[in-house]
Amino acid sequence: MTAPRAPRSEDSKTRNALLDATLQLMVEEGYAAVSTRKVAAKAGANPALVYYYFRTMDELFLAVFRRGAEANLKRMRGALVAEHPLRAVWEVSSEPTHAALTMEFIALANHRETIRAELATYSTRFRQMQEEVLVRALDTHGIDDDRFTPSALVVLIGGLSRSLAVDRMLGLTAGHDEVRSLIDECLRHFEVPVEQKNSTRATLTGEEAPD
Amino acid sequence: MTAPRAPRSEDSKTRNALLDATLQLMVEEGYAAVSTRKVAAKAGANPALVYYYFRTMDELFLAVFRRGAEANLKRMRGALVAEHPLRAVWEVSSEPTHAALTMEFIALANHRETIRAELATYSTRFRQMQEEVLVRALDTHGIDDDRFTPSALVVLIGGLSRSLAVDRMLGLTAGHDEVRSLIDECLRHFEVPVEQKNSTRATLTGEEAPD
DNA sequence: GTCTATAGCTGGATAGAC
DNA sequence: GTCTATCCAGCTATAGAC
Repeated sequence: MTAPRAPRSEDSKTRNALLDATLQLMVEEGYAAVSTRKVAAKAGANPALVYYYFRTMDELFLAVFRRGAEANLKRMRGALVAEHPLRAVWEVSSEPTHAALTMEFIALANHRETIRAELATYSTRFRQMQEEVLVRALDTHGIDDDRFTPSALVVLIGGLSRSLAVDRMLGLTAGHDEVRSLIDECLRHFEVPVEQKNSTRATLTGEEAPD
Repeated sequence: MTAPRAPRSEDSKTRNALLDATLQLMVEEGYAAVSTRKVAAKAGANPALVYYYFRTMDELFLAVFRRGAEANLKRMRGALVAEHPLRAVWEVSSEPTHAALTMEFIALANHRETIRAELATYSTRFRQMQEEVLVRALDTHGIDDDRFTPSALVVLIGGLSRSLAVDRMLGLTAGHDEVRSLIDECLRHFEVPVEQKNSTRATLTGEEAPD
């Protein structure tokens, strides 16, 4: 019930500059620092143009989010065919700007319903792709652990990459080396060619599953 | 370089009402919804009183944070002597309002240096206490896994509890049951009396460590 | 498409009476 | 300690000239 207006060209130079400026402001100073004037100033454009291209600030945020989301989904599609898919998934999730931006949008989502909804549908798609990668990777390597199911791993990967990013931002690094090498060890399991593995019932942690 | 002023009584009824109102606003609508007038209205107080008790909005946020932080540290101290310390640690970290509030302060910290610093020092203390609990728990149960060190576990626990809370807020639940039972399984290891365990070199996942 | 100008509001913060 | 009154900055959004 909101949009009786002619859509603006999506590949306008100004429009993109405004999106870039918004993105940069969000990462550097947080979403609360985003305002018509600041965005326009950073983009070298006139403040009124924000409302020409995006009807409201909410739509500006949504446009920034969608652009980033599409880029991430594209990267995730790349992970599907990468040499080491699981490592690729981890790296996409761990990208610093991705993590920082996700945090900002999560905070925004807490009190803007439109953004909450968009974030939820995007996350679902993002995770579905990850799950695809995982199902294939686990299958290829003959790993079948009732506890570390694909959907559980998706939650673990996303949660861990995000919290490592938050810690870094706060300047907390205790335990990070251990966690990183833990993850690295885990990922390395999937870089071993299948022929070299002998088990029919291996587990993610590299030990025989208990009965 | 900021505080030449007489401190206000810490157990004033009005002061506490203002803190409660701020807390509630943050949880319900996000930190951006916190303003002098809204806080005062919710607390049933005069807007000017906000500046009487707290010189700036930043100090108001800090006071809310410190009050919550102290409460959490106290709960964590309780975990130190609980029957099942590890489970207690997990439960303190998973408390819904704790997680929601932490998210808000993380977002705030992104662009307010005073809050970033406070959050960092609090987190350090909080994690140190968790690590104490873990060192003792792992020792008592004779668990010695090079990969799952206490400080790594602290990072894992905090990260996971936070991301589960975020997911819930977004309405994402896929994989949560699996993750929760994974954690539950892990915690149950620490509820087994030590005598019933046979290994001298057990691991967190319940299997023999690889060589 | 881009600009100026401005309406209309809400915000943080202070001065000073009571 | 509590209140009124107020200053001024910043914000979203729109109208309308170019």
